Amino acid sequence: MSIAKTYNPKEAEDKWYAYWLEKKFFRSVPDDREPYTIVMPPPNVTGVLHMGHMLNNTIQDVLIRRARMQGKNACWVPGTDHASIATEAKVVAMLKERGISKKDISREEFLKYAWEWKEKYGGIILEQLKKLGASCDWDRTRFTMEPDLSDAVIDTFIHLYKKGYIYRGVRMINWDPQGKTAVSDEEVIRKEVNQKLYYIKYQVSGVRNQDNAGEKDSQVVADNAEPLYITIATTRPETIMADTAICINPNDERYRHLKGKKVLVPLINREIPVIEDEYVEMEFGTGCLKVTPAHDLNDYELGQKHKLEVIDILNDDGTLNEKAQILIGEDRFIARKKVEKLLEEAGQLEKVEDYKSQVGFSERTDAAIEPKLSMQWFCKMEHLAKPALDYVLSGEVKLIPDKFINSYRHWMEHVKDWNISRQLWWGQRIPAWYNEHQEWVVAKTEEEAVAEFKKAGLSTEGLYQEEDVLDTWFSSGLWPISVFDGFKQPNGADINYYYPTNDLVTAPEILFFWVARMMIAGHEFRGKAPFKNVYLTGIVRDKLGRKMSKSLGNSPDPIELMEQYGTDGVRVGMLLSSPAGNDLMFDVAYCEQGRNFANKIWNAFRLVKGWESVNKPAGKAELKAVAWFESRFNEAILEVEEHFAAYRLSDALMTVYKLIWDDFCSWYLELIKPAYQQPIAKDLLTFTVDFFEQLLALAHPFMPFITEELWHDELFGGRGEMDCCIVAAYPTASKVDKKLLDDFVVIQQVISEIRNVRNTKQISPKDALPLAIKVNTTITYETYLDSIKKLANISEVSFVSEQQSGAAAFMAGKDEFFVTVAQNIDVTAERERITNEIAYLQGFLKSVNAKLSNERFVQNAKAEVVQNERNKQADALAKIKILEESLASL
RNA sequence: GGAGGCUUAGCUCAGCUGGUUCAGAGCAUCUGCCUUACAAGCAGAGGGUCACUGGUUCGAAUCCAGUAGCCUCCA
Repeated sequence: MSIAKTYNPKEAEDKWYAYWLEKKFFRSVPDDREPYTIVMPPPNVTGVLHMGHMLNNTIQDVLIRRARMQGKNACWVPGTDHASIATEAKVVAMLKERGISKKDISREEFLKYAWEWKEKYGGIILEQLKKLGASCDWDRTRFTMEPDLSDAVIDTFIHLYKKGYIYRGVRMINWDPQGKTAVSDEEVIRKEVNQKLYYIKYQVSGVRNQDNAGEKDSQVVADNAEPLYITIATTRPETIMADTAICINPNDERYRHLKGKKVLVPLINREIPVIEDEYVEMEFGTGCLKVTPAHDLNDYELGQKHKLEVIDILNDDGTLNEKAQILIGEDRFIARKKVEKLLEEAGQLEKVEDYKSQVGFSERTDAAIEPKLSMQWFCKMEHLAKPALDYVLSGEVKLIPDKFINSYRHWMEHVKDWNISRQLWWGQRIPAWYNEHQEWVVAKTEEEAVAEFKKAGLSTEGLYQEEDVLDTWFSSGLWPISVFDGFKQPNGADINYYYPTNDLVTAPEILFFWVARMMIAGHEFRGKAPFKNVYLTGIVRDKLGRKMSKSLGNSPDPIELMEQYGTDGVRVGMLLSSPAGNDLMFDVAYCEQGRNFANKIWNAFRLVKGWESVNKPAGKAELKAVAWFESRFNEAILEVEEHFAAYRLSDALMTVYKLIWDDFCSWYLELIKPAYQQPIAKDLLTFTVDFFEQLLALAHPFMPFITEELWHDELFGGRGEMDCCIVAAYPTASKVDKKLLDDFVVIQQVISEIRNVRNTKQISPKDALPLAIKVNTTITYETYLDSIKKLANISEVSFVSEQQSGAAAFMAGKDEFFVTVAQNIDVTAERERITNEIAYLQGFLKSVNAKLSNERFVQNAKAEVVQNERNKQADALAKIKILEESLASL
């Protein structure tokens, strides 16, 4: 069978993914093996695959494939998240295109459209993950709004309500006037914005300028004097109509005369009090603060403290309402400009300054967030958060990397109550029921609600259910339990077997509002954290360090990338430079590197496959090469294991990369490669094929497709239909011959040095050269002579006891080597080279001697460290001696 | 304003509890090669005052403090 010169991924990918599915290798059901479980962070149903998903899911697939090969019962649960706000926005947009307005249709009709949308587009991202090779158990695919999971959400709500964790209250919330819903703090993106700071004059009522109480020497009072004004600074002049006080700092001497006075709100002349509170910063603006409890969180708290009236002048869509008295119906930003003009006309605008400040924007609609007082449902967090914090602090749940522990702790210790209601239709409707008097009960069904009302002796007239739905995170927080039906069947086989899961792979941005909430739910309902390790991936950025985003257009299309570089190539590219928790500066060059690596494996395979074997004994040097590679392979496996244990996936991959490319291809295969069109010894081929098979298994989690493709080649003999790389045993290390590895390093060095001599002297690799060796160590070069001859093109080797003059000389370890070359050796250059080397070694020796002659070092340092220094000293002395001899013999 | 983190080769990053002259990897670069597995390749080479300044120590990229720059989270 002939084999293409380059690896063609496309065919292999489709073929093997279908085969794996057909043979149900991804399927997991509980059995007596050790489980290894990952629940996929459910992507939004609105999502399409982006680079973040690529990274995240590649990591999960690597982990799950390795576990599967290690013989564990590997279960990776996929699914999607209903994403209330995002999906509702998509559906509203879709309806708009069809000429339908959400306002004109009923909730039921809207939901029908929403489900229609979900069925059509909601599965796209999961299909795309298949292209990535994701080995999820697709039979377990879940959706946060499917009936069972919704039930779990409702039951959880009722459970938490009964325990007293859920309450209703008027709170200052983040209002998205465009989405017309509350959003959580986490969904608000703060951005620095260039604004204006308006200085507005409020007239002090009943007081004239010359009054100036407190000024003892100013006793002149004139009835017709100018009115007295005080000036406040604000960025939001359109809210002055909602002012209910002016606040000054009680320690502020400048405003002592205003204590107890009243002022008039400009334009509407409503009288409001001057209050005092140390909250006011005297240095900021004028030191005078307008208090608008309905439209600013801090003002609200100030208002509560001073029992101020609350006047809400905004409608839900951000326009002014009748309480504003003026500019009714105008949008808040237009109103701002108009108020500015009106104030100016009234002579009450003192000045306007440029000002930078942080403004919140909705993550979903990008509308400026409006602080708004609203009746909302809340979940008390303080008590619930404690165990979730302890899981992490005690190390029961590990965060990888652990630098996130601090910020996790900070958040969990300062956690605020969670606003769980959303003014949307797409989601789980809050199971609360109201009667005609707006009295309410919490109940799962209408019948139960009626019973509750009756029990409480309340009217059941005009019964209706709460319009709001629950925050999406309320359902995704239950994910690791609900996907195993842990609510429906708390003692079910699945939940008992798979829970707690092993690893969670997600982004640090959602550490709090998702990961923490899963731990809270896990503790509340299972008494156990839902996972053991949380691997936090970085953000995928472009090579300029910018976050990849649609609007910047700097994100490559993952599907196209996979078409271009092959899935294995892209997976390798994603992983190569992505240590846990660090952002990945993505560059297609990484995918290119991945593709090249796949091609390298492919071609190494072509080489081995092309060999004819013959029944003859393998040479001594070749058998040595086999022994060496075996040791090197085992050593590499140990390194890979260490890297995996520490979740250093990119390092694990790099170890495999170098093992295959450098050790296997560049050294081993070159060492045992027969001469052109010559057969290879049968044993040697068997060893090599065996190595190859092991290497394929080792690389499989990273590069599933090419490894599976080659696995089934006839080179490995016939395979049963279930004998696949995906379920092959993951290689484990056996013994490592350290001495052999060390000796081989010297041999490699010798070969490199000879090649270097050839390179610098411009000698063709085709001209064989004679080599003389002066052995000063115990390395048995005889064993390696054939290897050296082969890889460095040496014609003959002689062992000498004296240094050879007129030859190119070098040292490897402590042994000396002399290559006779046709050209004369440039004595001056050679002298310089040796002199430099001696100088270097003497510097080295000096630093070693300094340590050894330092009594405090000898006394304080560990014995082995001291011994090590003595060895270094002896080494350096020996080398210097040799070099000095060389110098003399030049 | 509060909390945390980062700064090592042109780029992306390793460097664990101080101890080889400790400064490393991959990519990129340069030189020479179309050597019959692979030019998506082979062989070789050059690149860094470990941000800066002090301190602790026999010894600091590593520990401590300060400075500068960058980032993230929170207000």
